[in-house]
Amino acid sequence: MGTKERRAREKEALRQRILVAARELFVSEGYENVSMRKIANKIEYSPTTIYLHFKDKADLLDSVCKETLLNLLNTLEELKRDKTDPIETVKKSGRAYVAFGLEYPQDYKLTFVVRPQFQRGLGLQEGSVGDKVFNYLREMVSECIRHEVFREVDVETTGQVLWAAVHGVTLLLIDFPDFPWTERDELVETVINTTIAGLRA
Amino acid sequence: MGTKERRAREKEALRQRILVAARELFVSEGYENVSMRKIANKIEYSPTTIYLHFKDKADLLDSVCKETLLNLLNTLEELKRDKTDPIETVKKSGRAYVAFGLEYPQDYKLTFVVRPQFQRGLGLQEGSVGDKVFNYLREMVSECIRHEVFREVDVETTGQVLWAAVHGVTLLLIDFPDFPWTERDELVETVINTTIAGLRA
DNA sequence: GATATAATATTAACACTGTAAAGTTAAATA
DNA sequence: TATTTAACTTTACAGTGTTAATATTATATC
Repeated sequence: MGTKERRAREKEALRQRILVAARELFVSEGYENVSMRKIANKIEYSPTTIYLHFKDKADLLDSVCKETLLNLLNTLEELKRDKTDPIETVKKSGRAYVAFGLEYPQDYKLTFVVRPQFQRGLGLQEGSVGDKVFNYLREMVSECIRHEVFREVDVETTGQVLWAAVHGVTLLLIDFPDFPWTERDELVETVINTTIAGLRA
Repeated sequence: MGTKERRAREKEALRQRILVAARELFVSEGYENVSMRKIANKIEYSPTTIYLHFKDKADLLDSVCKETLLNLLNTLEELKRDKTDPIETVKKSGRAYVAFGLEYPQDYKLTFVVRPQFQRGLGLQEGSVGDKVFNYLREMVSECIRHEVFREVDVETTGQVLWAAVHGVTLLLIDFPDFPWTERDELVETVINTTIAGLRA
């Protein structure tokens, strides 16, 4: 009587294939330039089949972005193991965040710029993956205050300041590749260090 | 024999009307949701007339953005009059930059996020308006070093760090309006002050 | 094994999109 | 007045997201 389970598995498998195809196309050609027909072609199904798995194109985008956020979260969680040096954790996390954005620039833009435009504000409600990423930030900041390497700043605001810094530099590097930037690693390092310096006890 | 001039004036006038209509629609409904037909309807011309004044939809976007940048530049230049307190100038400029982005959020995204995606890298070449905006930043930083309120930092990198900070917070506030941000002015103030603190002599 | 039922996929259609090409009209020049 | 030129419109095309109706397939029941 395992047929039901098998069916569910197959359904999930197709869902994944759609997701993979959609991500590849979104990333390589941009969300706007990808049609449902293109995605369908890629997986050799009719366009409307996609609608059996996703409400509409925006929902597809949403699901792709949720995956991206989960990947980012996993990358970050890895770094938090070492609890001895909280400042070093902040630095490593900052680097990892920017590196993630630069490694998958289109995914990053899709998640943090394109998606909010297409479905207002979603993705950061309580309990969501986005919320978990920001929670990670909060904990990091709290650690720094507890160890008295940051002065007694507001945890919320400080988290937001850090996020703004890494988000800003990530997007600038992605969007203006021809600008005469300082060498990448050095720029990122300076952004992180300057912000940390401004928060130091 | 002023007919030629009159014609040129009329042509320019129509160009402006198209530009105004396009900006209004882009801003209120978002670039993707505005069709050439909608713009044409608004000015009571046929859709294809627009193509006599602009190469295509992207070119229209480009022209709208160039105007936006000029507005920003003018706003900033106003602030540089007072040369007595360079740190205060940095703070005021930072506030003005973010305020500009938040006052015209769609224009801002159009200029600094959407446009670069549609025509790679343009808008920051030497001599362009974008380049002038960044030059403004350079001069501000130099002033701060000369007055010894910043330590001996690299002018280029520091300008980029400042830009990243204000760009980041501006975009976050625009894109995630439902996130439980610290009160706007306070957050912006903290972003600016933290960055400045990190650069202080 | 035949039949009913449910799940899955497809076809056809609608109202829209950006834009190229050709056609029309009005004004300026000769 | 005839001709050229500029401004603008009509028509058309290939493509879009999405819905409703239909067809196909695989499973469960008898």
